[in-house]
Amino acid sequence: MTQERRLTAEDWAEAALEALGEGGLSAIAVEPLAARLGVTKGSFYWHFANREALVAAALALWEQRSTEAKIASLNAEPDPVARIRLLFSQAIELAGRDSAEINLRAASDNPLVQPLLRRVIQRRLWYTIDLFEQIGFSREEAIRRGAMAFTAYGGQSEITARFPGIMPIDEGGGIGAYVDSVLEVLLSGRPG
Amino acid sequence: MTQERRLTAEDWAEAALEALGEGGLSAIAVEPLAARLGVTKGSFYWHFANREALVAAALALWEQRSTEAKIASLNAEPDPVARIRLLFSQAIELAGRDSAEINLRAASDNPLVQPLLRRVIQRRLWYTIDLFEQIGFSREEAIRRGAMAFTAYGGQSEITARFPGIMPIDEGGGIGAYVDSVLEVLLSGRPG
DNA sequence: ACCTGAACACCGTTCAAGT
DNA sequence: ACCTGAACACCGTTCAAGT
Repeated sequence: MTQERRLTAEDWAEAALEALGEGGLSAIAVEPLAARLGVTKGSFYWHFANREALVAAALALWEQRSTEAKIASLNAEPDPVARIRLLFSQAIELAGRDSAEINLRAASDNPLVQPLLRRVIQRRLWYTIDLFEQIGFSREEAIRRGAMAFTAYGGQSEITARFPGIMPIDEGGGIGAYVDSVLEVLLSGRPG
Repeated sequence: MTQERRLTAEDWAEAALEALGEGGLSAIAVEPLAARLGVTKGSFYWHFANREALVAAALALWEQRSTEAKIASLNAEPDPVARIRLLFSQAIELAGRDSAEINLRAASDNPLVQPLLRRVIQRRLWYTIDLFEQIGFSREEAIRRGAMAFTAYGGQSEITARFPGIMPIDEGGGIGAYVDSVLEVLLSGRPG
């Protein structure tokens, strides 16, 4: 009834990614996952060399999907200023939804998670810097403002996601108003 | 020779705090610590109910000492603007030295670490906001700028500490110049 | 008052044997 | 080609017994 078919490596990776979102990195555990998949833990080692390889597979799934999702949602907006605003808003809101990312950040000391986050951060940081350059700031100034914007909204979204209720920005007009006020500061002295 | 005397709960807590700084939260492990202290792991349970209680003791030690250290180093500076600058610089530099804090942030999904970090973040955030109010901004604006400053330097220090080499701010004048440029943006439109 | 030593549970890993 | 089942290592936890 439950399932007759044999499992594949992808089945395990998908289950691991789910577990990551639900219970964090430590929830990617061979024995519990085997129970959930209805097999014995011994069978896991047919598909993967060890737990580390399973974690790596789950991380690869997440990286691919989260990157695609973020690019797709931003490509629709051509105006750089509006894009920055969208980036801010989405980073803050999405951070609360993508529990896999929340859990990944919380487990950033893991030797597999570390390089993954490094790649993701690097990509996002330079994307932000590029936007500030497109707006008209010099490369030097774009690096400063972009770095500031990136750290500010990254920190904002991380704190909001991991420590809900700690940021006082909801008192006024909510996230939208906060994003606008931050942007106002970040764009002060804009050339052109 | 090595040691004749019996151990106390504080000995275990100190050893745990050390292990936290060296190997992260998971390095607070009963068996390895027992070996390091020259006793069997069974003896640990005379002093603590379980591993969780040991972790809690180590965290309490860290919270007390790190809070004291930060207050002491800032109390010397009376000028609010200079204090903000000092806060920035120290946050970025100290983050690279206090490996216990780095490891705590990396393990922020732990149910004991979470409330600790919440307290610490809350304290630091409102301290920053207060400084912006002292400078002359309205409470509302101080909350926005303070939140922005806090997330910006918090994110900066976290990324610098955990992903060295990723932030491009070293190309120009180094951290000092970056802090100054961020402050310039954050203080734009300052009243009075 | 503090420690030993043996026992058990849980999870990662191996591997011979099954279908 | 994929899975079982038993074994072992490692670490957390318990507890009776030692000093």
